[in-house]
Amino acid sequence: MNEVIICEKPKSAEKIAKALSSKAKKNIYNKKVKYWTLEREGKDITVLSAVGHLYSLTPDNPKEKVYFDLHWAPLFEIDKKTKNYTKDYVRAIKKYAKGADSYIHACDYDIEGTLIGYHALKYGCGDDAIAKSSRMKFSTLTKKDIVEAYENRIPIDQHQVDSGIARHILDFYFGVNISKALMKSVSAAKKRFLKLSAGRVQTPTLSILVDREKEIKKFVPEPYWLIKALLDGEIEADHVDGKIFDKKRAEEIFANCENKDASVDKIKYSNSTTKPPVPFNLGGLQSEAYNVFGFSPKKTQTIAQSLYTAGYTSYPRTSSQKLPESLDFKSIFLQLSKNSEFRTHISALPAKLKPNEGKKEDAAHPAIHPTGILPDKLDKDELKIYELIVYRFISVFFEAATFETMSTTLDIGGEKFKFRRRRVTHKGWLEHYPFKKIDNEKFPEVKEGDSIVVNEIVSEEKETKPPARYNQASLIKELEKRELGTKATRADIIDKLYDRKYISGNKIEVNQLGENIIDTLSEYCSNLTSEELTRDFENKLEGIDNDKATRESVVAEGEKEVKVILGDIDKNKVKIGSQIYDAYQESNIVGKCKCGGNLVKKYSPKNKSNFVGCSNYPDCKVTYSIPKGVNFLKKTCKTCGLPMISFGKPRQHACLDPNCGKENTKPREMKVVGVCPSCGKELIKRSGRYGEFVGCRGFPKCRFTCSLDELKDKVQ
DNA sequence: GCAAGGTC
Repeated sequence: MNEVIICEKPKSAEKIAKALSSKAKKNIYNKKVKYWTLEREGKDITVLSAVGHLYSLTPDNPKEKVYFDLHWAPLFEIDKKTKNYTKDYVRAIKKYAKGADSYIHACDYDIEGTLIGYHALKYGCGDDAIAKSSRMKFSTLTKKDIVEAYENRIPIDQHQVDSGIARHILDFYFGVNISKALMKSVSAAKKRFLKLSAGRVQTPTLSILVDREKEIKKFVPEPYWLIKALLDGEIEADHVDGKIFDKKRAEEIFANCENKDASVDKIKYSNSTTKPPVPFNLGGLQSEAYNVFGFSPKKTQTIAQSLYTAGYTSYPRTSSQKLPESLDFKSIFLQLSKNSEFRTHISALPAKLKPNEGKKEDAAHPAIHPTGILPDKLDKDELKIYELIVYRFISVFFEAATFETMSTTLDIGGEKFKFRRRRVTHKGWLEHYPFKKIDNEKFPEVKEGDSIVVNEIVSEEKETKPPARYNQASLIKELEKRELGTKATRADIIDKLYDRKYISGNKIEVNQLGENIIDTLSEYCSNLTSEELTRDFENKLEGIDNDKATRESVVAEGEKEVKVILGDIDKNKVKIGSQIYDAYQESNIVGKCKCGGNLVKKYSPKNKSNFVGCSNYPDCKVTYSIPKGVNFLKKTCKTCGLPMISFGKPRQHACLDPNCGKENTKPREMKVVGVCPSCGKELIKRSGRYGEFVGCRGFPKCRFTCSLDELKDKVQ
């Protein structure tokens, strides 16, 4: 009997094969693709793996204006550029899975996993494969779970498959069609191409940023005062009222305290502890790497993936903040100890290894941790992420840090002031996690009843601040909180918003274009700008899962809804298109054109490059090509008023117009003033840093120079 | 050209 097991990814295939037989044999197809063969209970089993989705939706007719007729096709055919690696996996499945007596679907037990395995069986294993299939259901890839799942297989849940298919179709209907409609509006109104997009996740994400932008814009700062006392012994105490919004009261306090000394009212000592951090999940790692190294979430994710592929760290796309004991901490630490830096910390570990875990769980993977295999060559940034993961892993096993806090209340002229100092009484984990600063303050030597000299009373006028802008790390956290997107896609979604020029900056600002996209979409399909669509999808898919709705009915409903939206957009396409295009130009203004219009950064799809053109096109046809990696400076050119740019390595500054000033720098009519006594060539009047002088035309070979005054004497 | 979702 031949049996084929289909897994979601190579790593799970390995674990499943090894769990089912200790004698499982590793085989390689086409130098890259691993698959496993084993024998169990008299069956010859082949364990094959997908690499995530191998098939994707694509329109039946790509030339259609709207896409409602879709089919599944191999991912590598749809996206040859970036998905070509899936080709060999599809081929391996086709080659080794055909004609088996039975098939087992062993992908992750969630909607996407169910679909990944379903498609691999349906399109890869042959027409009868689904009929001969059963499903393994496991929540962790431990031997025990795997064997139990193998022995207690269940039928493939067709409802779950259908809800997965419906999710893909609905996302395509809304995302691709509405994106196309936006682009079409721009080309209808302005005959211009703008790469625009909208989607169930990216649009609400942009909307969150727009909302914050609006809060910041409408924020009215309020003045307040902070009153501080600067005392002997480098003590800075704050008035207990904190922010004082009443100016009179601030003045009153100031007057009360002036020229008075402080007496120590009360000193309170208290102890506190800070627990070690929790193990990293992907979001946690992305956030810490952003805060510690300034790495974008996308960059961190890419590096974590490569560390995982190389075998140095565990699977990165996990939500888990837990480290199960089955990981064999001891052996990981033993291996890590070969590195002397790590060893210093590992040798201090408590005998009983119990990690401080977080609340979040993940059915398929534990928190991110080192495997114990030490890397031999990593580049600078990979090493940073690797060490971050190792030290975080080590630190979670240590005891809490303890602090003692001294809270002191002072009386100055009847006004109460306070100051706090905190010192470490036991460093605990803090000593083993070098990425966290320890604030260890000295306690001043004062006791209750003491009098302290006040050197100065300071009244600081301040303003309340608007809410902070999101950065990439805080935005990822916000998306996690709202359950928008998934751990694996959030960084990509944010990247996409930058790429579309909807947003810019580290402290994320929404550009005119981004704001206008949200304005437009909230008018024509408000459930796309809010999180409603995601919630709506969830309900509908759940309906399919519970057999309360069919895939066909949900998809038909989606089609109807999108068609209404597309009709509305189409009716208003000129208005929508011009507004979006104007907003785009607004975000890309780099300066003033000589015709009075705005100079705008544009993209030429033909040349695949950026250039600068005038907003009065086609009346003004001025264009400037711009070098790669250009920055537009705030300065304008002194000669012609166009914006200045910087480019190249090392950076050089120049006018946007490459021909600007050429007439000035052109080799000027040279004034011959004599013959060089040194080489016989012409002598020329030149101007240098210190004024005019006489030099030889043969420079730099001949270095004869003299001043104008010396000319007569030297040359004769 | 366009989404979101898996993964190397």
